[in-house]
Amino acid sequence: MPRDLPLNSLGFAKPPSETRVVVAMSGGVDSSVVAAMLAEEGYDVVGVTLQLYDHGAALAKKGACCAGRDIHDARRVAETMGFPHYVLDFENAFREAVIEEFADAYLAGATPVPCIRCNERVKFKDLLATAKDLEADCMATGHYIQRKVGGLAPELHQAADAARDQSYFLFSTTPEQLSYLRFPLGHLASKAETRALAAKYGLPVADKPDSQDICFVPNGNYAAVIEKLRPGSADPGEIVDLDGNVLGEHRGVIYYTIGQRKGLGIGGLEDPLYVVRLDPVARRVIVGPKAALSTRIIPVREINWLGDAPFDSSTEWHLKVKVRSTRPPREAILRPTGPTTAEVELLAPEDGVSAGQACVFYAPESSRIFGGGWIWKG
RNA sequence: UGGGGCGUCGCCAAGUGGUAAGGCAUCGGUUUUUGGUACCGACAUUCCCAGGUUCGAAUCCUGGCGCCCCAG
Repeated sequence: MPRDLPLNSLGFAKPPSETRVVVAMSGGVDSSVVAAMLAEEGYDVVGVTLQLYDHGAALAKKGACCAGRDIHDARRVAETMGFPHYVLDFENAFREAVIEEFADAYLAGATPVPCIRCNERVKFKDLLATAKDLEADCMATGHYIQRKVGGLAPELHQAADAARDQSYFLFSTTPEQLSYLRFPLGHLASKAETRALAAKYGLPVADKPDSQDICFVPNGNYAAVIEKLRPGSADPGEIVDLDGNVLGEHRGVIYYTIGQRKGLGIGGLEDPLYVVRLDPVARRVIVGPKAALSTRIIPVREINWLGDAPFDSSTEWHLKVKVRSTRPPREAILRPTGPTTAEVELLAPEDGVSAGQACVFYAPESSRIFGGGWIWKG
């Protein structure tokens, strides 16, 4: 092990020119800047963009990714910076790994987070495997999250810019994946820096709007996507209160999620009503006052544990958790109930906790992420 | 057709002579690589209808229409 060569910016003891890095390019500013930065540093950059879906409507959509014009944008960035770029058709994989489950989750009365599944099952799995096939030393993405090389294995940390942090969407990253991944934007102080870099490199995407909403859902109409995949899934039913009194009718359980206020159409009350529970079998939407949403105990499964000690080596882990991407982590106690299951007790209750959403674990006093799991009933 | 009550935005509801509160619902926007939440904004020139009194009425008077309750 010759230690005389200093590590390069990606952590390899060789010159950038001999380090091949695959950059996962969505066509947005972030991943474009990553590719440009690394190319500028002299790395052997290979840009790869996945075609994940091909809705006609998505072509013109602002803030989309991985389809239509975004693919062209990524290609233009590669041309501008002069590195090879490949487009891979992952439509089938994406549909099977992400979209199908998305639809089934809604049918079951849960509220999925497809962005996490996409990272977990497509970008960090199939695409990562492709990068290895291309004999890359590592794969870089434009995610705002940090990989810190500490003791034994690389650690996952929140982005330097808390407002931009994407750890909620990356909790399921395994240690194996993490050892191969790089997140060159995680340490930036703000998105403005990214855009400034994009402008500096003369990238055509410098002023492109941020992506938001579910990429494969046009116009925010996710129910239409579900109906297309599972015809007849939007069956009308009753809206009932906590005592079972029928208050009205709804268009279909798939239109609702726990904590939702809008779309119930029930007026004449002093205080607003919120969706408290969904019963897809009886096709019922159960509503109640905001106070009825307060949740303290959350069952979590499919846990990806990123702590140093084994997950079940303690009966209690005192840490912080996030139950949604916004809002800061809150104090909680994690009690393992099996190899990959646990019960999370929030010290202060949260509203709108829904099955299908992620519960992500954070160190109580640092930026480190201890993984997370999926909420499965709420 | 005896008695009593009521009719103000989609719903609930304040306002009883001085030029239409508020809540819920709805719509639009902001925030957000999930849903949701939250926040901001819009939302009755008009008060069941027709006359009348008044400088001025949703508020007073007359008539009509429509509801509800009690008594039949």
